[in-house]
Amino acid sequence: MNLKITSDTTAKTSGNAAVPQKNIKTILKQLESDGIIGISVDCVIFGFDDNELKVLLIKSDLEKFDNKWSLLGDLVNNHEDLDQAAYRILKERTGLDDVYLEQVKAFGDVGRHPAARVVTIAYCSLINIEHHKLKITDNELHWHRVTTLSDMAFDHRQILDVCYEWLQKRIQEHPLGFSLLPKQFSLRELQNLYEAILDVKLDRRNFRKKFFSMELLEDTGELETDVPHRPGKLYKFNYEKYQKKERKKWFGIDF
Amino acid sequence: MNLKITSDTTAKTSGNAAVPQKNIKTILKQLESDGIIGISVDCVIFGFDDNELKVLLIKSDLEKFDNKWSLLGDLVNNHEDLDQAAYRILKERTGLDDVYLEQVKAFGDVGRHPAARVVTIAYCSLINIEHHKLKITDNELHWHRVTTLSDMAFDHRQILDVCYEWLQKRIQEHPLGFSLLPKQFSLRELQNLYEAILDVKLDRRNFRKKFFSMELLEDTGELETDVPHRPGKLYKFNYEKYQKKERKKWFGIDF
DNA sequence: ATTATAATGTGTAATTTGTACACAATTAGC
DNA sequence: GCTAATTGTGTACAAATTACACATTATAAT
Repeated sequence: MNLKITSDTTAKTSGNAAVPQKNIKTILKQLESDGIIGISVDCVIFGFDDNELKVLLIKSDLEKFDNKWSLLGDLVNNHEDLDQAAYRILKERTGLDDVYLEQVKAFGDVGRHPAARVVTIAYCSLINIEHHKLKITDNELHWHRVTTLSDMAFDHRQILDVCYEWLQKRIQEHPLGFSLLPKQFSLRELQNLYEAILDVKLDRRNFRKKFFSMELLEDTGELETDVPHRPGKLYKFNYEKYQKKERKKWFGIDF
Repeated sequence: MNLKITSDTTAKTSGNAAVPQKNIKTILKQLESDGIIGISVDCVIFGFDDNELKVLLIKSDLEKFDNKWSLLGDLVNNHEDLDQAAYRILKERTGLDDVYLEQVKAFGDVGRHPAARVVTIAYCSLINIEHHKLKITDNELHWHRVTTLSDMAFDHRQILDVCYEWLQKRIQEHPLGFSLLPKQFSLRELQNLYEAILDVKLDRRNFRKKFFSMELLEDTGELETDVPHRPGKLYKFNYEKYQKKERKKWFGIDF
């Protein structure tokens, strides 16, 4: 599920190929007049900063959605897998190629794109904002709070909502959250992350007890720096150990 | 999530339109030569019979996959939503239009279809085999055991695996399972269903206790018939009550 | 009618898991 | 050295899960 690929984006331009942004309208117009369904990928890129969940958005380039915010997406190249297309977009926009990325859902309602029939595959990506802070000097690319955000282009608000709910559920069952933090993190940071994403208040001692009992956090021996109080220990998540754990198929019926 | 729509399939034939089966190869050939990505929907239709999970398959009509089994699918019509396309296929093949249906995942690897580049959206459907037993006299349409099954066309084995795992997880968190049973069912039937799908053995008393404590099963006052032993009570699932329940966002971290 | 068979229906004790809660120890900043 | 702020830790209670056995009821065979 958790994909880590360095995508090769040297495919040729043909069909629904990746092309410079300014030609995309021409392609869509062509698709529409030919009665062809286009395929795109949209990336919901989450980051965590200032104890809040953020999403990376760009200003829409369609007149209809003037001044509205849009997810990062592009048409899928004829010679690349869907996952590769998502990686390509992510790399183009953030410069990162070693990130958590997972497909969430396809959105394909007839009227979702004003220019043509386009089915889009939504991907969810989690990145550490600190790591690429300098690279997003692009055109109108900005982080936005997930909770207070409206005026999105297309059906991107709906896509974002679905991905956010997906994340809330997923983070409790899989170790995704660490992708939003530095490699080394304090338990306080981890708890803040869970509290922000789930919008709940958790007991500090029980939270620690839970994570320690999983035995997947490694004490790095280092301490926080630059905090105006007693520094906490820094831990890192042990992915190898997690991978080796056998998955149980019985969780218990609960609905 | 749980969609129940009666699909309208009167759309015209244009572009990736729904067409008689024999023309599909022509369309694919055209797509390939034009460098266009096709979009299809594939339905993984599960049924439960003889205490085993079954899946509804058809013989592939491609030479390359001669004698291999294939999911039920079709190209997406230019004027229908993805969900509608899935419903259309389901209705065409089973005659049923009041069924559980949910999107699971898009599959779009470059080489997954031999004739052209085709991205497919996989849907999972759960139906009661008894209810439509007579309608599947179609060409080579048959139920297959999920566990002992190989030789599938395209990447359909992979799609089936993903959908089966999806089902195993989903059935523990959402009341899907009832769609595989008659409207009225005994607790034994329900437990058999869970045991078969999850491949686990469950304690009968604890299983009952769990379901009764949820207070979503209604005693119909009726009893099983045609069993060669003491008949069990028949229950039905109360969907209205379930819908009214508030969803909790905190389940507890566990991975 | 009697009996054998095969399942239903039920309760309790033991274990595990989750929750609520308070105080001493450590570091930075003044 | 004193204050402020946060870390680090344990225990008692509640809730949920698990393990487990026997009387009851209908059918089927005799």
